[in-house]
Amino acid sequence: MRAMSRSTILDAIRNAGLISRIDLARTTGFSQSSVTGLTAELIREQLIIEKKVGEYEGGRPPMLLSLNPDGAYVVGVNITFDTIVAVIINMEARVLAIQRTPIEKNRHSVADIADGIVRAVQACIWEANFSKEQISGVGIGIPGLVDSDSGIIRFMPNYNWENVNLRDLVQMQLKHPIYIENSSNTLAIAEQWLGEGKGVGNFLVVTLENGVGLGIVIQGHLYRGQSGTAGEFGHITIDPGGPPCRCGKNGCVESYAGNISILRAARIAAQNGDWKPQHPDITYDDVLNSALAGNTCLIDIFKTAGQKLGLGISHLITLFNPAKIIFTGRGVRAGALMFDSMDAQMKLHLSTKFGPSQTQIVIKHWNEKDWARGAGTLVLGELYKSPMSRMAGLGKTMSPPG
Amino acid sequence: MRAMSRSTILDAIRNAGLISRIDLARTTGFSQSSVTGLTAELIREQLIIEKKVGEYEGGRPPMLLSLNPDGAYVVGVNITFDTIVAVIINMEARVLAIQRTPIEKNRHSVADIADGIVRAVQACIWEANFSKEQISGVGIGIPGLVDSDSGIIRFMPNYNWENVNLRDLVQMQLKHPIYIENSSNTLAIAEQWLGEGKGVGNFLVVTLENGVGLGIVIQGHLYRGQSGTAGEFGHITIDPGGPPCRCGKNGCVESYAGNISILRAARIAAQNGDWKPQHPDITYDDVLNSALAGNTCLIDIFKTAGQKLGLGISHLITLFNPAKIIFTGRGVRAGALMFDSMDAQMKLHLSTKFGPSQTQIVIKHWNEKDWARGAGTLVLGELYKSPMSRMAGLGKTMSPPG
DNA sequence: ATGGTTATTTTAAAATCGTGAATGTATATA
DNA sequence: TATATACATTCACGATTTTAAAATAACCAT
Repeated sequence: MRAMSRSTILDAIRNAGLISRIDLARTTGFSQSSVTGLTAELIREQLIIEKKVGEYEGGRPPMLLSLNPDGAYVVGVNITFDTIVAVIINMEARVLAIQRTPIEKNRHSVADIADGIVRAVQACIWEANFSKEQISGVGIGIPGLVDSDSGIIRFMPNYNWENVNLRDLVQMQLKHPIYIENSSNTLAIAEQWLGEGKGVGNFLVVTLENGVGLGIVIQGHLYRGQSGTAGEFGHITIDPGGPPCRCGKNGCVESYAGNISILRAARIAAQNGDWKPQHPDITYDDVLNSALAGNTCLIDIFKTAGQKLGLGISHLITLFNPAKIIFTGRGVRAGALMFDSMDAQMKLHLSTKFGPSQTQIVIKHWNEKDWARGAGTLVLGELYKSPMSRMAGLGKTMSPPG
Repeated sequence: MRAMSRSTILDAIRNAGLISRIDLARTTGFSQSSVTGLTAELIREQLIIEKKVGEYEGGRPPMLLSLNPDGAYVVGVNITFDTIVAVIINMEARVLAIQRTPIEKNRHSVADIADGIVRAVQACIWEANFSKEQISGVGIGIPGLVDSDSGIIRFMPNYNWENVNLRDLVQMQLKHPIYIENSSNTLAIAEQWLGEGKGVGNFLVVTLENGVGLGIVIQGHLYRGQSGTAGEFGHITIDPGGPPCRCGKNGCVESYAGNISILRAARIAAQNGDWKPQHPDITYDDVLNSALAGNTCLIDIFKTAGQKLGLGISHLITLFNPAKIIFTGRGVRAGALMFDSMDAQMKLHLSTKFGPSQTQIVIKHWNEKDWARGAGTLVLGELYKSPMSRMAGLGKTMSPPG
C-alpha cells in the first residue's frame, strides 16, 4: 500500500528530473503533508536527495528533489553475436564504467558465455575501483526469447540455443541478484525510464540487429504476452515467398531487414558478380560502407529491407496505435538507405481514413553502451519496487570511489 | 481506494457466479472480516444478493453470494448495416427484451440513425413494460472508429460517416447516460465479463461482419491505443496487390475477408460467368448458401478469404501472444469454408521455434442479440465502477415488472 | 529591518481501510 | 441434546492518509 505511494512519488521525480515538493503534491495528487512524509522517508533511505534550491517565485524558493544518483549502483550486461558489454550504472542510469569482452568464434556454449559474463562483470567492477558490495544487482539482456521469471532462454538464434538456463550458471558464480530479459524489452524499459518513452504511455521499441526485435510498452507497462512470447515482430511473415529465416519460415521481417539477412543478400549479389567486395570474408559493416559509398546494387538491398520493414511497421501502427516507435540497434546506422524506403512504404499502407498517423517515429543514434545500460535499468526498476532489497546497507556512504 | 476493493470483490463474484464469503476471502486475499464488510456494503446497494445456502461441509453451511440480476437494467444498442437491435439486459447481462428495427435504404443520415436508436430504445422499454426510470443507461455499439470519450464517430465505412457526433443527437432525446463504443470493443468487454474472456488476462476478439474488427484486452483492460485507433486489424495490408478496400488502400484483411468483399468477389464471378446466381440482386447470404450447397467457385472465394485472414491472425498471435482469439460476427457462419483454410495458413506462418502456439482459437456461434448485449455490458461496467451513478434510486424495489 | 509572498514543515484531529481475535451462528452427527 | 465444525460477524486496533491550521523558512522589495 505505502509501496504504491512511494512508487508514485519516485515515478514523478524520475519523470520530472528535478521537482519541488509542492509540485509533487500537484502532479501526484497527494497532500503537501503526505508528500513531506513520503519524501522524508525516501531521503532517509537515500533514494532521493535535495539537489538544489529552485527559482525564486515570490516567496520561499522551492527545494528541488531528484533521484540520488549514488543511491545504488548496478551492472548491466548485454550479449550480442560477438561481444559481451558490461557497464556499471548509477541510479540515474548514467554509465560509470564499461567493459567490452569479445566472444571468440565457436566459443559460445552456455557455459562459455556464462563464464564470459562473470568475468566481464568482475573486470568491470574491478577496473572501476568498485567493491562488489556496492553493486545491488546484475541485469542481463539477451537477443532471444527469454522467460524472465524462470530465467530460461527458450530460443536464441545467434547461437541456436534452446531452453538453456544461463541465469543459474551465472548465479553460481555471482552472489548478486540477477535478472535476465530479452534485449528489446530491456531497451523498452530503459527508454521508458530515461529516454524517449519518459511519460509516454504506449510506445514500441524496434531493435535492428542480426534479428529484428520488438519491445512493447502499453499503458506504462512492459507487455510480454500471455506466455512471454509477445513482440516477435521479426517473425511475422511479410512475403510468404521470401527468403528463408532462422525461425524456420520464409519471408519474415527479419529475413529482409535483419543485419545478417542483409549480409546474406550481399553475399549472393557478390556470387552473382553484381558486386565485387574488397575481400572474400565480408561483414555487415563492409556491406554498409560500400552501400554508403554508393554501390547501387547494395543500396537496392537496403532499399528492399526498408520496404519490407515499412510494411511491418504499418501493421504495428495499425494494430497498436502507439504514441511513438523508437528504432535502435546497429542496423539504424544504415540511416536513409533503409529508412527512406521504410517511410514511404509505411505511409503507403496506413489508411488516411483514420486521420493522420499520430505515431512519432524516432530513430536513435546507435550506441553500444545503451544496450548494456538498458539491461541495468531492469535492475533499477526492481530496486525502486522494493528498495529494502538493496545489497548495500542503508547506513553506508555510497559515494562512488572513482 | 475502497472502489478498488469493491471492484475486486465484484469481479470475484462475477467470475465465480456463486461464491461464499469465505471463498471470497480466499480468492481475493482479503480477511474474512473485510469481506463481510465489503459484501454488506454491496448488498445494501443491491449490487449483490445472498442467493442461497451452499452445501454443508461439516459446520455452518456457507451463504452463497451472486450478482443481483435485478440490481439494475440497461439498454444495449447495436447498429449494423441494415438493422438497429436494442435489448434490455439485467445485471447478469441476461437479455430480457429485444427490439429489431430495420434501417430503410438510403435513410442513414446521422439524424435518421439517431432517431432510429431513440425509437428502438423507447419501443424496447415500452414493450417490455419497463419504466424509463428503471433503466440506468444506454450503450451503443458502432461498427467503426469511435472516440468513446468525446462520443465522436471518426469513421464509419458502412454509411461513409466521418467525424459525426451521434451520441449528442441521441442524448438530446434520451435523458439516460449514454455510452458509445466500437462494436468489437463492446464485444471484447462482454466476453471478458461473461463469456470466453472471463478470467483471461490477454485475449482478442475478431469480428467478421461487413468489416473485420478487433477488440484487444491486455492485462485485463480494453486497449484502445494512444489516440483510440488501435485494433484496426481489418486494415492491415496483407497483399499490396490485392483488391481495393473501403479504407482507400488495397489488399487489406477486410478487402478479402469482410462480408461485402466476399459478396463483391462473388458478383465478379457472376459477371465472368463462373457462377449463375438465382436472381440478380444477390446478397452475402445467397453467396454463403450457394457455397454451402457446394458451388466450387464460391467455395474458392471463402477459401481465399480464410487464407488471407489466417496470415493476418498469425501476425496477431506473433505480436500479441494472446491466450485466446475469439471469432464472432455474421461471417463466422461460413464455418469450415473459411476457418479450415485460415487454420492451415495460420499454422504455416507461426514459427515452431517459439514453442507450440499457446493461443486458443474460439469460434462463437453467431447471434444477433450478443452484439446489442455487448453494447449493454459497456454500461454495466460503468455501473460497477461507481454504483452511485445508477439512475434508479437505491431504496426502490427493482424487481422486473414483466 | 520590515513586510509580503511563497514553500515547506509540523501538528493535531479525523477519516478510511483492513486485520486479528474473539464471539456468534448454523448445521450434521454422535 | 451435546459437540464438532465451518462460516460469519463484531469490535478494538494499527497503519496510512487527509484536512486544516499554524509555524517556520527563505527570499525580495521597500
